[in-house]
Amino acid sequence: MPSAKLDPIDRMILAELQADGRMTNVELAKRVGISAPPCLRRVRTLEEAGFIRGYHADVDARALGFEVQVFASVGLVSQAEADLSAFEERCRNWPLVRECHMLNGEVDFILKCVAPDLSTFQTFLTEQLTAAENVASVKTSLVIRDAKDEPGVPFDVLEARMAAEA
Amino acid sequence: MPSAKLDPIDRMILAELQADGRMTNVELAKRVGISAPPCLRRVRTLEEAGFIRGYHADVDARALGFEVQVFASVGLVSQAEADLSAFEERCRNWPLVRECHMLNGEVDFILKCVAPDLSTFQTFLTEQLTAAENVASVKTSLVIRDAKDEPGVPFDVLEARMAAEA
DNA sequence: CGCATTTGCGAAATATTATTGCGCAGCGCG
DNA sequence: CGCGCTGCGCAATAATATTTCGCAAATGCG
Repeated sequence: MPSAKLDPIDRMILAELQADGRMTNVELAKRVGISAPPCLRRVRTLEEAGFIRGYHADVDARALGFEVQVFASVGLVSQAEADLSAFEERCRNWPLVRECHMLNGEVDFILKCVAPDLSTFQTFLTEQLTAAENVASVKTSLVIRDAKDEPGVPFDVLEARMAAEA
Repeated sequence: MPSAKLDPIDRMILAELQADGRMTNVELAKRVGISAPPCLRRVRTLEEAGFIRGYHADVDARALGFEVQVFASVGLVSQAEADLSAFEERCRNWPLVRECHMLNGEVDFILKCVAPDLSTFQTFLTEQLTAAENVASVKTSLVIRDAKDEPGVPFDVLEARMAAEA
């Protein structure tokens, strides 16, 4: 169930919904070239199979007063699984931390953080993050500007790959 | 227009749509405590004012065969604005690069990349990224796992802040 | 204060969309 | 060559979105 295979229409559906998650099913069906009912069935199937995790409005954080975006590289004292998990759990509970990725190499984690202003972030940094148990080192970098910010799947690459296999 | 002020209902709308971008307007109206027509008007206004940039399905990249996620720290030879812009433009044209953030500090950019497999990424790294004009250094880190991946606005922080101001 | 103006709400009507039920066609297999 | 499976599309029904309109509270000013 989790992974039936996807045909070109399924991939088109995913690409369209990634680009515009609020597209009506009628419009979507038109674009992928089938009628509305089977289109909706496919979407439901993709959702249930986990290909689509959810839908989200892309809200402008800056417009809402979150002026500061920071990447933090974190090294831990202990990399035992229990300690890694403990740190991850802490990250999940820090609202200012929006992403927490475990890495290979010298740094153990990279965090993407947001804050209303620098001083709020500094407070978080010194009182929470750096002060957290098992944290050995934290190096932060302020984001000056975003040249590209499009999380998601590059469907053009995917299609090229599928075409190549055929 | 770009920035009328937001009342608590607007912020609730943003929070709800960030959490579920496909919520029906009827359901949304119910949750924020107003009737459907004014609710829809507010949503449209928020969209036009730029608080909502768009809506996107959250597609599972791994399920689609993008097994590899990598952060790349890039240093340039020249940080003249023209050169920075040129690099950013190149990033926008690389499908495997999903995010490109300019940073302060020693590293000039951090890139979030995806790829179907390691060798695809290696090829991109050596033939495209490292080889690109003006690129001085590239350091990559493979993502082992994601503990948290919720880009977006921490509305709980926002509401606390608004409450404090009152 | 008190009246004009503005702003935003909600009921009702209408247009679109989502969703369900069902029959038909293509495909693999015995 | 016929049975069963899969997936499509048509048609009907249920929900939603969207527009229209009138009302009431907040605001500004004489």
